[in-house]
Amino acid sequence: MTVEEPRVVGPGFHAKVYAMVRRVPPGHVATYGQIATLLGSPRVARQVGFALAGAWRAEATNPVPWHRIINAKGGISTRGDVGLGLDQRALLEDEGVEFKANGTVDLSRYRWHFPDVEFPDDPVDPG
DNA sequence: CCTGTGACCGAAG
DNA sequence: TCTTCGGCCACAG
Repeated sequence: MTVEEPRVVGPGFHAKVYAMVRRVPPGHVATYGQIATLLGSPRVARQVGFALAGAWRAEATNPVPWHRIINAKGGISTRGDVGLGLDQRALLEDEGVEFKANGTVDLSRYRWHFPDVEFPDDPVDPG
């Protein structure tokens, strides 16, 4: 029997992504696929990227550290907007994240692991 | 209601 | 190493 897995995405999906991204502390990074996996399915990585692309819209009400999200190769993907990429790199370096000569981040060193995989309705206040 | 836009991942050859 | 392909939906106007 094939067990159809429920779609992880749905109304408010962006909000979940933002909430997850906000949990990444300074000096650490996470990948699109990682966020997607934590949200329930590694296949929605693209959806995460889409959501993140519009993160600036949410920044109006809640700052989203979108710059801490990079691709699976440890590189920065800004899909054409190079200026944004440079900005992202600058922001990460400012937090202490070092970039290798090839412009990528050592994920084995900076990748952040989430303490849990649940999504509390109430925002977690660090500290 | 319909359309356009959008920052990925992993596997295979 | 490179290319190709399947997966996949919210949001704004």
